[in-house]
Amino acid sequence: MLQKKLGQRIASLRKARKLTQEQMAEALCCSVEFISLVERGVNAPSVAGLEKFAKVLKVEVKELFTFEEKKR
Amino acid sequence: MLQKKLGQRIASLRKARKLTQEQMAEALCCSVEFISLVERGVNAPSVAGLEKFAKVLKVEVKELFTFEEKKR
DNA sequence: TTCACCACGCAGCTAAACTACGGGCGCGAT
DNA sequence: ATCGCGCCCGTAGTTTAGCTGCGTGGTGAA
Repeated sequence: MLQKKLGQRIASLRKARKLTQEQMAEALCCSVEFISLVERGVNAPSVAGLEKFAKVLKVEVKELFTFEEKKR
Repeated sequence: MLQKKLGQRIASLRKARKLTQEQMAEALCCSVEFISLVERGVNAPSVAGLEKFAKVLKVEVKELFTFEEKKR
């Protein structure tokens, strides 16, 4: 399921930028709980939400869907 | 606005594959009207929807967000 | 002209996008 | 051991946009 992988990718990028979920939420003007839901793949953001996530994480939206294929 | 660019990208890919909106709708099990809305940037698909669009268009999801930067 | 394709306005439903709360757990520092 | 921080989770709720369907009209090709 894509939203799970997306969530993992977002969490990974967030940590790489040394941000807490709270800081993310603040930057995105959304709730901490939602960040958690997204990262766990419970919910997915809207496309407009994706754009905001990408901006805060300083990547292009397509990077959010660029997953590492370690072991195929 | 992202969903507008996304819509244009989707339309472009669809035409490249010689599909009508109706055929897309059929393949996606959704309404023709929704395809039109998406391509015009009026609506954006959900993330789950993105996955389906990508599959029918035979691209990865990230390709839906890969836009040609002609003139910067 | 007809026909195929598509845009658009209008109206509507409902699921999910998003919020908030309380509580619990893991981890690291002290 | 405690404490603070970060995060997960269950529960409950609101709002909105994702998606549907209809009718109508425009455009381009044959």
